[in-house]
Amino acid sequence: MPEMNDTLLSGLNPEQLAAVTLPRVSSLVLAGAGSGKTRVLTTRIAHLIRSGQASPLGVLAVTFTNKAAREMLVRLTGMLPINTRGMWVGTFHGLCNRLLRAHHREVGLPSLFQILDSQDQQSSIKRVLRSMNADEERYPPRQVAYFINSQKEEGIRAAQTKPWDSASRAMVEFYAAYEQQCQREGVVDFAELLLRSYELLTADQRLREHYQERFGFVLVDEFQDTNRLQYEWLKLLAGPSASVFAVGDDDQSIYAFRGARVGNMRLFEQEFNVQHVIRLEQNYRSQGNILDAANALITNNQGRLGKNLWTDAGKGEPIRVYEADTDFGEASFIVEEVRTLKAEGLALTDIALLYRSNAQSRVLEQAIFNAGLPYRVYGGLRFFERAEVKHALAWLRLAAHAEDDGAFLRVINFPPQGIGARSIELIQEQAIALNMPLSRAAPEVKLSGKAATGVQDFLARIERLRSATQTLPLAEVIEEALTLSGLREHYKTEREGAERIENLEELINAAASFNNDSELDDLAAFLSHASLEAGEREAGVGQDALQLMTVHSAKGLEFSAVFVSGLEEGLFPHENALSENDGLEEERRLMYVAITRARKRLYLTRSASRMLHGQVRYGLRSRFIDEIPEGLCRFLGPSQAPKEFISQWASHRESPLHASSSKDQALFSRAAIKGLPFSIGQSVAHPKFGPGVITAAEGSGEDARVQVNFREVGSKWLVLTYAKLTAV
DNA sequence: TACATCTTTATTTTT
DNA sequence: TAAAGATGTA
Repeated sequence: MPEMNDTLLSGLNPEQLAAVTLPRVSSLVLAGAGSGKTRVLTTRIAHLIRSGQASPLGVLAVTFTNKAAREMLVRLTGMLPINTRGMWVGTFHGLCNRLLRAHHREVGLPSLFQILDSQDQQSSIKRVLRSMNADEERYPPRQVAYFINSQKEEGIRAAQTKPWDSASRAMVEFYAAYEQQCQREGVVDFAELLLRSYELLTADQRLREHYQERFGFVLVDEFQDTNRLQYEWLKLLAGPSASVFAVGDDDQSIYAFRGARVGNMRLFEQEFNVQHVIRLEQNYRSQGNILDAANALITNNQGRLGKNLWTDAGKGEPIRVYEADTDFGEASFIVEEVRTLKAEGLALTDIALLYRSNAQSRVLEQAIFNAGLPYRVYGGLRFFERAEVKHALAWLRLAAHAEDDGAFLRVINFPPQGIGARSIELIQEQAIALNMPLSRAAPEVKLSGKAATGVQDFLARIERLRSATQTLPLAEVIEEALTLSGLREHYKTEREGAERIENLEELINAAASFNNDSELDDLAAFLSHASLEAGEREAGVGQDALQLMTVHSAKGLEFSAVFVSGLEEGLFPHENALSENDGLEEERRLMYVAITRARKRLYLTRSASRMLHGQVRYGLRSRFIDEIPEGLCRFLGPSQAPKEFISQWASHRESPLHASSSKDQALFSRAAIKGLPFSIGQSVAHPKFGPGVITAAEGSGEDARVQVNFREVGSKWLVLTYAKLTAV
């Protein structure tokens, strides 16, 4: 036994070992990027179980992503000869779903309640707004959804929300109506899973104590990303005597815009009486220069919990900084470097191309495509979010749960059956009159010819699918759904239908290989799975492809070589972030995440000009580049060419397909303004506003005005006669 | 119902 | 620029 324990614990550094073997107290582990966080988390669970301090069922481990939860389970089974089935290891939402399924009566939900993903929620809210004749201009569904989710994540119900003006009063009304609609239809959105579980545990003392007694050890991953409700939920479930092991990194908190509160880490320290904060600062991923850059950058943030990554891997290569004149020049540079790296033997999958926002991927893709390099863009629609898959799932949902009006409306006339908007309206009116779900109200509605038979036929097909669910295995039920719904037939005739049919077949495969480890029946479990796990955003396996993704989606990943592109003021840091509270600091953390993805080689690139929203924009070099000590960097790029070189740059946009030729690298970004001493794209300084770049001009003579994008104060129009602009 | 035309808008998104 | 959503027409 001791020697087995040795294998478990061997190879851990002193801090990791201390964290893993901590007694039954609550503790905060500040785990820097690449410091072996997942290893610590799983090894601790294994250690607790092996040493007899905890039983597998007495452990609660919470993550944010399904991937992280799976990873933990896989590693755990590798360390211990135990069956992880029945263990509470999962995402916040997954565990809440489990809790609510087990106690659906207590919380007033039907046993087969359905889960709305963000899309479903939005269309549900749209229905609420329509039924209330709300002004959708003034109250866009997106904003209403944001309001409702924010309230729920603060643990506040509609009835408890205090409006502060007329707009918020309307919002609260929508919230209340939406709550009612969801309840009537037996559906819950993501935030509701959390809130309902929280309320259950608050209200039911016996249940609460039951779980508190059971879970002596609670472990939480990515603690910096918890929102208020998740924090309170943990507090409730953990109870006063449990050991809560919170692992996180305040420097990697990049989801504040979604309600995450870094402050939860400090709060945790106080409220859970944390005696010693353990810092995992040894980094096993990146070489020295890269870590030094990350450390230097992040010290510009205030109020950090404090941490300095180090490595014994040596300094490694300098950070390469490339400043292009145009976005295409930037892309061409990247392509050339990737080619070189590939020729040197690096796998393309080991090279990442990161950007702040998805729109930036286009230019990059174009250049990569032209170069004939295989690449993969992360971040598109995921499997269970595709329209055809959602249609098929809507059929299954209706078969399982007739109250699901959202599902009903999605497929009542898709594929088209001649049931028009008017018929649907009549059914909705009838449903309100009879206080029934649409699928039950529909047969009561008198419709004319085509629509009447269409509706009857539709209901009959749903009914056939329902009886199929009673007898057939899951995969065959889905097969039946594809046929009965006419979806397969429909897509056969559609232009781009082949891929959709493939996805539908894939859905059958997914069902066939779905292993149901819950108490639910297969269909219900599969539907939960489909809502809670939208599917992989993994790149195609097998293919050696360059990896393109936003910095956000790169969190948690690592690559030998990383390009961080578009490092311009306004883009990264994003201009919208500058006006938000702590927005700049979150952008900086994002940059910190980007830098720490790299193992050996890091490129930082930017362009003086860039096509954005159909216009050319001129951005200053990102302050984040300046925050990295020059001594760590090697500067490359055409900006070192003489700056006086001025010309039109019109022609190059028109033939981007040839732009990877070397002469395009010499293109420049400035265009002279007729009759004025300044040019667009020129760097200037203002006595009050500081440095900036001229982005546009209009008028002439005394009326001449120029638009200047200032680093400190943003974009301004200035009359040249008055403004004391100087060329820099 | 399907298709065309216009208007609007444009961070990031674990569940 | 270009994609999505709203509105108009056959």
